[in-house]
Amino acid sequence: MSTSLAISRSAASAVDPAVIGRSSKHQSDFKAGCERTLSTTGSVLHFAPDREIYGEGDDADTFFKIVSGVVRTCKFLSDGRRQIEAFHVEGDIFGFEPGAEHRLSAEAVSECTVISYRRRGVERLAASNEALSQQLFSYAMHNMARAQDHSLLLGRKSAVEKVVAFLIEWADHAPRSATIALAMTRQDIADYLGLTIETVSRTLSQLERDAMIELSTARQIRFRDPAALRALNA
Amino acid sequence: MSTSLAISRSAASAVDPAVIGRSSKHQSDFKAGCERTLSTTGSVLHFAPDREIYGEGDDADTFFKIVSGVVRTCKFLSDGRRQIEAFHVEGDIFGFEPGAEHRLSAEAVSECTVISYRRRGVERLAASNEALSQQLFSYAMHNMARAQDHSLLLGRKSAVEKVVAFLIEWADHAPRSATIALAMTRQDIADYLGLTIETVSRTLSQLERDAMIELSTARQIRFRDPAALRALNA
DNA sequence: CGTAGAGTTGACGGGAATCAAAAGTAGTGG
DNA sequence: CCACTACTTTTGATTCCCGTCAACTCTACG
Repeated sequence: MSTSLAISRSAASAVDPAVIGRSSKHQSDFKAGCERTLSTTGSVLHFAPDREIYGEGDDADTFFKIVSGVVRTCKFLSDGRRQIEAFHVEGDIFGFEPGAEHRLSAEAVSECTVISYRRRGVERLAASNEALSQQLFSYAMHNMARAQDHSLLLGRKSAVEKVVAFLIEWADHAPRSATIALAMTRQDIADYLGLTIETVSRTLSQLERDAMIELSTARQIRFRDPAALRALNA
Repeated sequence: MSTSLAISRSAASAVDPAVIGRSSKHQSDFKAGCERTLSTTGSVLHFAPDREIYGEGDDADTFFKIVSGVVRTCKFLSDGRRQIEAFHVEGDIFGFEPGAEHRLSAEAVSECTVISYRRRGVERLAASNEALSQQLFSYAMHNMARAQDHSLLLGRKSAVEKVVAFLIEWADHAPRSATIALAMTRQDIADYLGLTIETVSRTLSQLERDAMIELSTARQIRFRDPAALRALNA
């Protein structure tokens, strides 16, 4: 039993598997596979909010699993416009890529703790371990599906639909309560949805006026009319 | 040597490998793997333009390789809004998915010919064939990367940038000539870029007025100022 | 030649971006 | 504890890019 295993177990026990959302199955399969067959690089890393974990173009020789906190992966245009591809939470794997370089950059959204794995190690093991290679494949396919769903949102949904979709998606990451706690700023939400902070803010205010949500604080959102929200989620 | 192999070879020989674009490496690796290890289901299929190959939710027990023609894979919102995820050309694999159901639908853009493979067969083989399973993984990762790039375009680029990006992307699919032939309608382009047909049309007209392209016909586009176009491709 | 679908162009309006400023929140140090 | 600062968020005013609606042109095809 390695240190990583112990850490992983305790981290996993802190969260209800039923509420992790649709990615939980594949993610946890993969995670379990890594735990069974791998040792970590020996380092458990901490990152303060907004710290870069890796940048676009960096060597992709390690990948990460989140112990606690939230991480965003994103791409940039030359003039600084940013698109956040995904928010990753406790238990998620991120940064595993086929090429030599990271195609996205990863940054800590909140204070967070991650474990790093050596990619080479996993690949060597996957060659002989069928279960692990299936999990890797599953991980890749799942992320592909996620990116495709996100394309539909970005290309074809209105601002309200985008914000509602985000709220519903994020609600699955939180304990099964009516109130969700957002780890990210309005800027993060905007860059995830292809909007501006002002539009995100206005849309949330409008949803509150329409009695669908309640903004206890800017980061604490309570669902007042889940049915109506789901109806807006085309 | 199976029939499928012969067909694939002749199809592959009809195209210059150097001009297929960035996906060629992984796609052809995967294709080669399938050819070496698989027989087809016995059917080479033809589809007329706009014919559905499979729909969202259909059983994903077969996947396809394109012999000739162009295929689009897309998702729909309940009210009919459509987002095209990708256009697939000769040699491309599409429809390989991890779940029991297709998450996207696939339709013929032009008259096209495809070969169908049994997914079960590939999966069984991948278990024992390390090379094949690596190719499957590579295929999945590559599609993931493509979808992520597309998200940046959809979420953060202007209409002109989108259209230019499309032209440059599509130019890689055609022989290395200044003129490219589009297989798809303006509606297809619009649904790929998250725009309307009018905006696509207007943008192309503007690019022509700016002497960057020339519309020989609506579907034949000549690059007059490639450098300027690439400059617009943020 | 006539019809139907694809594409272009124009007029107009609206939804989201931009510009600008106020209000809320958090952290710091006296 | 409270002023002081910096940042995040909200709200308002205005702009503008792109969508919508509509008419016209072009091409393909029987």
